[in-house]
Formats: sequence, structure tokens, C-alpha cells
Amino acid sequence: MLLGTEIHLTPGDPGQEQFSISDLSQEFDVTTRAIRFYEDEGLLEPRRKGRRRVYTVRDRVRLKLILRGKRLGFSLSEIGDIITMYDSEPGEAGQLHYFINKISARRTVLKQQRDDIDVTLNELDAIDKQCRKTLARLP
Amino acid sequence: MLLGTEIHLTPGDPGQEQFSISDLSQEFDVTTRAIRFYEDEGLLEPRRKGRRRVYTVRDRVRLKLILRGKRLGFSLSEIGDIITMYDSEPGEAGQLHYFINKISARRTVLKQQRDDIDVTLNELDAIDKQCRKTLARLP
DNA sequence: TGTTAAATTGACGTTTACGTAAACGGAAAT
DNA sequence: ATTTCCGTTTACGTAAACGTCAATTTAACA
Repeated sequence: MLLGTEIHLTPGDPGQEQFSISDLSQEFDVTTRAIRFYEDEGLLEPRRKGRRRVYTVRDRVRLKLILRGKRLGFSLSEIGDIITMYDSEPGEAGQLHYFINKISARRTVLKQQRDDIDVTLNELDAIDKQCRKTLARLP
Repeated sequence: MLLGTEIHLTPGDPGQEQFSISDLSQEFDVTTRAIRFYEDEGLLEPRRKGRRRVYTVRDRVRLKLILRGKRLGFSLSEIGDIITMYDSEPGEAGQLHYFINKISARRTVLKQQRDDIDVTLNELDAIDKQCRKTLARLP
């Protein structure tokens, strides 16, 4: 029995449970090189069938988290920290305090970013209106 | 008469109108090297007194815009585009349409970022609560 | 007026996040 | 069975954004 047929039972199936690297590459518009790089950096660890990478739904979620982090301008190292928060299994008290502090710090950054965004959006809004106003007074 | 005394009339004065590179460096916690680099990239163009850079209030505002853009993860090139929007003098119709489109595109990105931030904040909130809950059940 | 202290200009080094190309191994299709 | 993909590894290249000297110049202060 061929391994590939297991992976690609129903390509494009919404209930798909296994993904090839090019599946993910196409779905999220990211190169296979980048996906492999994220693995090198410890952000992904897909199973293997022989040499080939096989991504689960969980891996796919992780990739989504990575890309979201990138959109927010975080470094891969920071993204790794964030993913670790998501993955944390209820451990000992020290670990939990550590995570709570990490989460708090991250939230501070995110809130600052949101403030920056709001300010910028308002300013761009004003500039946009000014442009349209000027435009309306032209021939 | 010494030039320096003109620049540093009242160091730390809230109504200060001229700044040295180290003034800005200290105020915004950014290295002088970075500030010079932004100039190399065309994002700043301070006047000179002799060889020394003299920054005006306007230059300082620009630096603030640069740092805000950095916090949002934009490249210096993107930040340059944004600053250009702020600086735009009412020009001809073509220019105005061009800017309006640029602004629109930038707003789309900013809104996506804000959504990403909101989602992330909510998720971190949930994780935080989970952590505290687990903590409360420990010795 | 000599001596620090701050600023400038190169120039080279570094980190991050991939791009790109080569060379090879399986798998799929014909 | 063989061409044709797709995937893998390895390795070198690269753009962005500075860091880090070193060598000078200029300024401020004792």
C-alpha cells in the first residue's frame, strides 16, 4: 500500500486530517522553504512517513499561529514563546507563575500595539478626508 | 559665540525646539547609530550646524512616527511610505488618488493587525485564567 | 589652554528570516 | 518501465536593520 494515498485521500477536503507540506504552502501562501525553516527553529515538528513530512491538524493550527505572529511583527523566537503558552500543560506552581508573567508581558505589548494602531488609523482617516476634500475642489 | 550653547539652552526643557542626537537617543531609548541609520534611509533629514546634526521638533515627531511603525512591525521602507502620507502637500488629482489608495491599503493592514491582536488577547486571557485556576487548586 | 566628553564618518561584522540552486530519493502518471 | 513530479537535504546567498569598532573632529569644562 502506498503512503501517499493515505495522505491525499481527499485533497481539499474540509475535514482533512493530514497535510503535505505543499498543501499548507498553498493554503496559507507561504513557501515550503519557510515552513521547513520554522521547523528548524523548533516551531513545528511534523511526523514523518519515511522522509516525507506529514502535518496534522494541530501542526496546521501552529502554522496559523506562526503566521499571525508574523503579521504582528513578532520574531520567530517571540512566536515560539507564545506557542509555548498555548501548549502549556498544567504543571507546577513555579511554571504557572512563570507563564502568567509571560502572558502579562505579552499582553502589555499587544495593548501598546493596539493603541498605536488606533492612533494611526485615526490619523490616516484625517489625512484621507483631507485628500478627498482637496480633490473635491479640483476641476 | 559657541554653537553648542544654542542647542542646549535648557536641556530637558519641555518647550525645547532643538535637539542633539543624544537628546533624542536618550528620550526615546534608541541608539544614535539607529537614528543615523534612519537618516541614511531617508526617513530623517536634520539640519546641520557645521558637521553636527540639529533636530527640530518636526524631526522629533518623525522619529516618533518611525518608532511607532517599528512597534507595529513595519519595515523602514513601509514607514517611509507612511511618513510620506503625513507629509503630503495638497497636490494634483493623480497624486491625491495615489495617496488615497495607499492610505486605504495601509488601513486594511492595520485593521487585520487589530483583529489579530484582539483574537490573541482573548486567547491569552483564556490561558491566563486557566493557569490561575490550576494554581488555585495547588497546595 | 589643555583635557575630557560628545559627535562624525567610514568600514566591517552580525542576526534574522528566509531565497535559491544543486543533487538525490521516492511516488505518480502514462 | 520510465519519465515526471514532489519532496528532502545541504549549502551558499541575501536583504534588512542595525552593532561595533577605529580614527577624527569638535565642543565643553576645569
